Amino acid sequence: MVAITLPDGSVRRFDSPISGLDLARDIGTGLAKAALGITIDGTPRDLSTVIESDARVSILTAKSGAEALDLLRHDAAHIMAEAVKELYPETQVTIGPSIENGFYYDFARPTPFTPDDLATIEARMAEIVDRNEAITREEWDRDEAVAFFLGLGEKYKAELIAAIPAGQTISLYRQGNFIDLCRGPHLPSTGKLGKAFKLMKLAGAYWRGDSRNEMLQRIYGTAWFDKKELDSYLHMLEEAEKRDHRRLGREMDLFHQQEEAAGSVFWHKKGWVLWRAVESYMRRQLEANDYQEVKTPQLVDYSLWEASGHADKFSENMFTITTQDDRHLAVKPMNCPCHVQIFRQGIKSYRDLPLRMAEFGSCHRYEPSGALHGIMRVRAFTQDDAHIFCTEDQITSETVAFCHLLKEVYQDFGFPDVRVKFSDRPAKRAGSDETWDKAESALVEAAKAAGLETELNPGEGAFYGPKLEFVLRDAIGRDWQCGTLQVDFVLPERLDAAYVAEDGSKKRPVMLHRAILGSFERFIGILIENFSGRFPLWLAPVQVVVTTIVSDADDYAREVQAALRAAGLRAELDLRNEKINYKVREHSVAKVPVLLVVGKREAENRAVAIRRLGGSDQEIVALDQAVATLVAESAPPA
RNA sequence: GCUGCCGUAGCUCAGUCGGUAGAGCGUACCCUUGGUAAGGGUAAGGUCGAAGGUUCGAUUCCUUUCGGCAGCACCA
Repeated sequence: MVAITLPDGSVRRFDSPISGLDLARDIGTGLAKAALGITIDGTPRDLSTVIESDARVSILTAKSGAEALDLLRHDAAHIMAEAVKELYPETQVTIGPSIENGFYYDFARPTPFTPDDLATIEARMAEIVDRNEAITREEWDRDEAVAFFLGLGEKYKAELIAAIPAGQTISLYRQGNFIDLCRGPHLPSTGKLGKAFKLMKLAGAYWRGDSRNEMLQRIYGTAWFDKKELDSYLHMLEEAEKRDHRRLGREMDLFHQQEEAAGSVFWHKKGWVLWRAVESYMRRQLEANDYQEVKTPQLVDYSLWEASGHADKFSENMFTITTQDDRHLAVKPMNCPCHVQIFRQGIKSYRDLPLRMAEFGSCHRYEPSGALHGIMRVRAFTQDDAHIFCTEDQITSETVAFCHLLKEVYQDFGFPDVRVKFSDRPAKRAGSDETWDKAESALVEAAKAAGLETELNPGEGAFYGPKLEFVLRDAIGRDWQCGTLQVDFVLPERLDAAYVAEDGSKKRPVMLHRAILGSFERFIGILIENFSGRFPLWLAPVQVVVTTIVSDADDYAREVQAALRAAGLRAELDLRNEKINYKVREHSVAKVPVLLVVGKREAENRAVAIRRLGGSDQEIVALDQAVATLVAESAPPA
């Protein structure tokens, strides 16, 4: 007797074990036809799996969401591998999982695949779908499987299987002439994949993800249950491309990059206005939260980096310089050692703590060329960095205060959704277990106190202390890690930072390294993509454009612009001899939030026609009132 | 850094199976003064990423190099 509980809570009883397919048939023929797989107590399995004992079972169909898509994409990977083996028999297969939005498969083949090959493979995949080959599971003895794959010349597969403990039976899946090691589950046949898939791109990938290993050829694809979903996914990719900060940076004349300064940014006027808007907002926040802003040197003798430990741990990322008089300097990659130097000036008392030292610190790091990406990953960047020198007892309150500040800042920039990752003690670490206990619990509790959920990142802390990493989610659902808070017991020791305690003894402060935006470059890149360049008024590089319908209104338009500028607004004037349609279109495309159009009527009445980005109508308002409204709307968050 | 692809006018791209290049948009000038997402005309713009090689001749073929893109690795 097997009792099967279905998702709706109903229970079906069978005299003997029953396969997923038979269960589906028992429920209804329509369901049996649509069935792709099952989950038994939440675990996805093949449709053919025989349910031996009482369980909660649900039948997966194309409508089952993520789990069903996962099945489909995993199959797509297998079918791609089958197609590749048919077309290029010399290829060795390795692994091919489903991933977000698609799948990939890593192949080992002496000749590289070309983009043209993708079309060929895609066509062959469609044939395999049409063949509707049954996909069957087989259980093998491990050693036999190793020998089998070695016999086929599939050394990677053999290696994977050999890594599975001896004696364990392993599962292979067979479809047509293709057989692959796989945990499963899979669809019942290749026909179920359908045709809503597309091979997307070719890339290299290291065998087992290790850069010391040989590089395999990875083919990425996407797969969906129907053409509509595929199309909307492809459309979404196009839209994402349109908001690419590199493209918008050029189109909106915010910045540019060029090869003579790879990994650095040339900020144009408009981009720099945006930067300054962000910077002055941050500066106000720092002032309101009792930070003291400092500025420290770019070039620092290498001995300081030896003392701090950077020479040891970070030298590969540091730009170094030998001067004409043979001194060895480094361009600073971080601000912390310099901040300790300021802390060390004069004698600090416990009364000075917590001492919050902030810097918009310009840092340079040698990043591998392949890591560079627009302004998101650069070699020269400015951090909104700060170090809080405090006592161990102050870690909690400082962390709470920081979490609150960070949340407020993200909110103000339009990111209400913040996740926190907590990285606890790594195997290799400095400091006693008691200290770690204290630091870890302080961080977690503080994040909670600030209303933030933490997610554990086990063993990922820095060697000198645990850390919190703050991840924001943007308008199209992408996650960006920006903020960080790290507890550091080590650097104060290494660089001999000390304060005089209440009892007159000399003590080490704890340092909290913290950043909210991370780097200005990256954060501004995120802002650009998040808003698609349609910035809120307080950030918009050009807030208002005043433009004319006829040249008779030119003088009045100048007056309007002057009034806006006098009120502190970033207003431009467009008196070109072009039709209003043309000018409206151009400024709309340029994503100017507010357009003030003036013609004869407005000039006579001292009014303006306000047209807002995205809107299709306009509002006629008296000039004074328009200025007052815009001033109020453009105020940065308090 | 690794693998693959790419580098032609300010931008987007076409082209040359080896005989020094073309479009649209943009820019300049002229005409047009037009009420809310592209008015018309004319013109200027490129030693085809750089260096070397093959060749009578290279933007086109080869090598090297720099940069970009995608992914991996790195970083966080």
